[in-house]
Order: sequence, then C-alpha cells, then structure tokens
Amino acid sequence: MSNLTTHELDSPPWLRVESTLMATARLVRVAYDSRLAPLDLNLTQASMLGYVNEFGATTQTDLADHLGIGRAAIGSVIDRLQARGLVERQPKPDDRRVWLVAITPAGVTLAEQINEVDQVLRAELRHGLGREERQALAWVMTRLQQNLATAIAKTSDPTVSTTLSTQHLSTPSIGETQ
Amino acid sequence: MSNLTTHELDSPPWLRVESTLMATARLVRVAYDSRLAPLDLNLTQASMLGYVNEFGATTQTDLADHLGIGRAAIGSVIDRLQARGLVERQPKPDDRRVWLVAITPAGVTLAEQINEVDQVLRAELRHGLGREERQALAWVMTRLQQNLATAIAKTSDPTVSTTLSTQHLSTPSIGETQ
DNA sequence: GCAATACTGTATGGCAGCGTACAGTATGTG
DNA sequence: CACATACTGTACGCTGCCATACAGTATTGC
Repeated sequence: MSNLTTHELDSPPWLRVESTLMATARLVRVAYDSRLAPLDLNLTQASMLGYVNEFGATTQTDLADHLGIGRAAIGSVIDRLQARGLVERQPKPDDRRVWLVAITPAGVTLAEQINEVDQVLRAELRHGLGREERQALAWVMTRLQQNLATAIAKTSDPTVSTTLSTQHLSTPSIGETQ
Repeated sequence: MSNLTTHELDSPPWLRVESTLMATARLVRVAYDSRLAPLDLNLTQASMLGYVNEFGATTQTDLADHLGIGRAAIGSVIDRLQARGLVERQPKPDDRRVWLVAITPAGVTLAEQINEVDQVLRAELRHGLGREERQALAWVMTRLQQNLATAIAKTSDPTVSTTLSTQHLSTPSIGETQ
C-alpha cells in the first residue's frame, strides 16, 4: 500500500482509468496471443473453442454475446476455425435460420491444450497476489462494469445500449477458479 | 459436465481474466467515446490532446510511448488533430529528425472541455466504490501488469519485449485523483 | 390463410492499431 | 575525416473489430 503512486512526472493525470485498463487489457491480449501462438490460435479463437468445448453446440449470436464481440465478427472467427476442421456448423432442426457451432474431435484435442496454456498463464498472473486481492479486483471490476453500463446508457445513445445488454456483467474474473 | 449452464452463472470458466478485463476495457472506451462525441474526439485523440496540454510540446515517439500505442499510429492521430488546428508540429532546433507536437489556443480550449468530461465520467465510475477499493484496484492492476510483462518476456518473443519496455507500469489509475 | 414484425447469419465498407521497411538525421568510432 | 550504427517519423499492407444493410426464416396478429 506504499508507493503505488509512482505518478509524479510520468503518468497523465486525466484518463488514468482508461489508460491503465486499456494498457492492461492490451497486455493480456499480447500475453495470451504469444502463449497461444504455438497452437496457431488467436485469443478470440481460443476463447470460442473453449466455450464450445465446455457448453456444446451454440448459435453464433449466443457465441458473439458470450465473447463480447459482434455477430459479424464471430462469423469470420468461425470461418477460420471451421477451415481448420476444429469446429463445424450444424443446421438446427427446429430453426433453419441458425447454425449450431459444434466442436470436432480435433477441436477437443486443441481445447485441452488451450486449457493447459490458460492454467499456466493464470498461475503466473496470480503471482504475488493474495486471494482476497484477486477477489477484490473481481468485485471492483464488476462494479465498474455496472457503472460503465449506466454511464453509457446515460449518454442516451440507443445503438450502444443494445450492444451492451448482451454481455452484462457476466464474468466474475481472476479470483475464484480453484 | 455439460449442462451446468444456469442462466445467471453462465460465465466461461476459462480465460476469465482476459474476458472481464477486455470487456471492461471495451466498455471504458465506449463510454469515453460516447461522452467525447460532442467534441468530435476519439479517446486516443483526447488523451493526446490532454497530454500535450499538460506537459507541453512533445516528440511523437514520446507521445506514442506515453499513450501506449505505436509510433506509426500516433502519426495519423496527430495528422487529424493538426488538420483541425488543435495541435501543430514545430521543428526542434537541435534535432532535425523530430517534430515537437505543441498545442494551439484552440486546442487548449478543447482540452479544458475534455477535462470536464473526464471528471464527470470518472465521478460516475467511482459510484459505489470506496477510496480504498479503488486504491486496491490500482495496486492489483499494477501488479498484474508486472506479471504480464514477465509472462510475455518469458515467451521469449523478442519483438514483443521491446514494445512493452516503453509503457512499463506507468499509470497508477482510478484511485488517487482527489 | 396472409401480412407485419422480429430475428439470424452474411456481405460490405470503414477504422484503429500493429509490424515492417525505408529515408533522413544524429551520434559514436576508427 | 569517413564510416557504421542508432534513432525519428512516414508509408505500406495486414488484422481484428464494428456498424450498416441485406436476404432468408420464424413468429405473431388478424
């Protein structure tokens, strides 16, 4: 709790929230991407593969919502994974509009490797952080998401609110895996 | 193993760190962008304008480092701001390679409005969060950045480490503004 | 039955950022 | 002095994501 105020001359005083958050997020992406590179996978691709592996066949819109990206974006992700034979699109019997994205045996194999990578990296990220600290982060983060959602809604830009309602404060985070 | 998907707790168990962090970061960006829209500014543009307003004329590389984006990217940001007469490029007498990016009077006016927007939004984001909680977030975040940096370095991808050395755990965050 | 409305996935264009390669300039070394 | 090396800003192509518009299908109302 001592000198976390390294600020002094270096850091911009405004927009610090975003700055740190965005920078950290970027680092997370880089870290995962570099670790996933041997599997020739993207972070988004890995997340999707993991999700389908755990929860079974899912429609594209559901996937997009759960991963927090748009429907258009998820399409191309699926395309690439499908081209490599890791997932496949199955028609849904009772709704001919949608595809069910299902994982293939090859995908399952890869998903297990993803889980390994994830566990290793997460262990490294926890280094030096107590359990209660991680939980605190999770809590603050959730609260922050709530505040952000209302803040955005307050701007009364209707297009945005729709986008956000989908990924409402779902993911807890970091803390309580095991 | 498959159907534990309760509708409330359906968060993906893997990659939760990234998921929450990235989602929050995206929300931050969206929130700031929507609030800055009346000023016809981007979050990155606003950050840059604020920085130059506070710290005076700066070289492009320094700007890129402080904002955590690449040199190439900062160029186009400056281009746009310069086209609107908010900043200008001044030659540096003792080094003819570099430009000093300086703010114009019009830029100062806008920077003040940016600060207002920032303060208002930050106040909203603090809602329901105690001071010590925000400080805890800042601390955990910094620690996380450290861990991320070493984790990335450990992958021994030399191109990355260079990129990161620039934006080493500078920005504290959220907590200790007032 | 049929029209109106809502939803899914896709195509398209646009944007921001990265990584690489390059020319111009500084700086160091012999 | 000449030369090699390092650094700055720019140009180019690439990636990932978004927003919009669209066609196909479901669903609801009458």
